[in-house]
Amino acid sequence: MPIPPPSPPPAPPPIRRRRGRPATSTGPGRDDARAHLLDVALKLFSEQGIAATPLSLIARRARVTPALLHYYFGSKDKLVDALVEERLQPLSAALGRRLAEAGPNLRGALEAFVGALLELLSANPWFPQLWLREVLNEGGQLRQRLIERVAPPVAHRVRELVQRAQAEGRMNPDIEPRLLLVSLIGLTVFPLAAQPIWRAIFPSDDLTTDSLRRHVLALLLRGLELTDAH
Amino acid sequence: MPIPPPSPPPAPPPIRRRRGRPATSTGPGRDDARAHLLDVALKLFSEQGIAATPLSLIARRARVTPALLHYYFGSKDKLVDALVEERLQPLSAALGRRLAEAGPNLRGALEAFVGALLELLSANPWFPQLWLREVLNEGGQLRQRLIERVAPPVAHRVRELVQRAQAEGRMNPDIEPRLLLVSLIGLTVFPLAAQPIWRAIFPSDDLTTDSLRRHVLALLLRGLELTDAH
DNA sequence: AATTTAATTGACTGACAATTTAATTTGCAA
DNA sequence: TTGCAAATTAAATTGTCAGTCAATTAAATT
Repeated sequence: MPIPPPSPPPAPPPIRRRRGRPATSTGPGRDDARAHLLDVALKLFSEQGIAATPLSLIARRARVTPALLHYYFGSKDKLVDALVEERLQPLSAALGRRLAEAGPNLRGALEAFVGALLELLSANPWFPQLWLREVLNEGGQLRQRLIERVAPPVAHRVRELVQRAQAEGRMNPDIEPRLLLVSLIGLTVFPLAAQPIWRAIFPSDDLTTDSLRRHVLALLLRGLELTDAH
Repeated sequence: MPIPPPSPPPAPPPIRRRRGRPATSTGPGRDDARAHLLDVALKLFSEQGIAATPLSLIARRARVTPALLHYYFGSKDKLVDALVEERLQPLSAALGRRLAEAGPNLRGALEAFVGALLELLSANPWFPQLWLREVLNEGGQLRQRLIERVAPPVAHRVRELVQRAQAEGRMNPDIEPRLLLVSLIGLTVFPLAAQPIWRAIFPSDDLTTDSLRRHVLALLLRGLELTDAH
C-alpha cells in the first residue's frame, strides 16, 4: 500500500481581485508587497524545496497571481537570487562574523558561539533547511559564495585556535583541527533542520532549543564521559 | 558578475537504437538492464534530488528511452520504491543489526557502530547526499518512510542505552538521551555530505574518512577536554 | 518452424508550470 | 484635469514531464 502523500499545505481558496492597480489600503502585509512575496516564498521553499514549489503556489499563498511574481522578480531563478542575496547572505555573514570574533578563551567563545548560533537559527526557523539544501546542492547559489568567501576565514580561524590550544596542551589532541567547524555545524544546524523529525519520533514538549544547547555544549566540553560497566 | 552556473551534468548525445528487443551483446552494463537503471537513477537522484530529476534524464544517461523506465518500474514513484527497497533498506538494516549487537560495553559498541557507519557511508557515497536531501525536507520522498519505519526503533534503542548508562552513573548526565542519535548523525552523515566543501577549503589528501572516524570518536568519548588558558 | 514472451523504441496525450502580452485600474506629477 | 507611471490580473503561449500504446525485434518455448 503506497504511503499516503503527506498532504502538502492545503491551497487557500482562490481569491478574486479586480484587475488593475489596487487602491492603497493599509491592510497588514499590504504595505510592502515585494517583501511579503519574499517571505512567503522563503517559507515554502524551506518547507518543500525550491524545485518542488511552483510559483503558482507562492502566488496563491500571497493572494496574488503568478504574473505578479514575474513583475517583481523577472523569473523564478531571479526570485531565488533575491532570496539568497537579501535573506540568506546577511544571516550567513553575521554567523561568520560571530565565529571570527572568538576570543582566546576557547570555552567561553564556544559557549557564546553555540548560544548565538542556536538563538539566531531558532529565530529564523527557515534558515537551517534552506541553508543545508542550498549549500549541499552542487548547483546551489549559496554554495559558491560559502566556499569562496564566507567559510575560508572562519574555517582557518577555528583550525588555528584548535592547533594553538592543542600545542599548549589545553585541548584533546585527538581532535582534528580542520574538522571541528564541520562538527560544530553538524551538531547545531543539522539538528535544527531535522527538528520536525525527532519531534515526530519523541512527541513531547520539553525538548526545546535550550535542551539542544545544553546537550551540544555537554558533548563538546566533556564528551560522553563513558565508563565501562564494572 | 554572476557566478557561472556550475553546469549540471552535460547530457550525453542522444543515441539511436533500433526499435525492438536488442540482440544479447555482452557489453558491460548490458547484462542486467534493470540494475543498471537503478544505479543511474540513484546517482542522479543523489546529485540533483528526486523531484528535480526527470525520468528523461535518467533514461538518456542509461542510453535508453523513458518508456523503458516505465516498462521496468511502472512509474516514477515505484522507481523510488524500488530504490528504497533494494538499495536503501539493506544498508539501514545492516546498520540496525550492528546496533542491535551492541554489547554491554558501551564504549566498544560506540566505536564499532561509528566505524561501521562511516565505512558503510563511504562505500556508498551517494547515501549522505540523498539522505539529507530527501529526508530533511517536508516533501521528501524518503522522509515518511524513515519516520514511520526505520528511525523509531533505532532512536528508542539509543535513548534506552543512554538512560541506562546515565542511571548507573556511567555516562555524562548532561547528555540528552533523545538527542544523542541526532548528534551521531550530525557528526557522521552530515560531514560526509559536506565533504566536497571542506575538501575545497582544506585541499589536502590526508583528510580521510579515517581521520573523520578518529575525530568523531574523540569528540564523543572525551569531548574537547578544554582547559582554560593559565 | 511456429508461437509465445521479453525488451525496446517512436509517437502521442494530458497536466501543469514558467513566462509573455494585453488589458485594466489607481496614484501622482505637471 | 490630463497624462504618464505603477501595480495588478486574465488570457494566451510555450515548454516539459509523466505516463500510455502500438509497433517492432529478438529470445525462448513448443
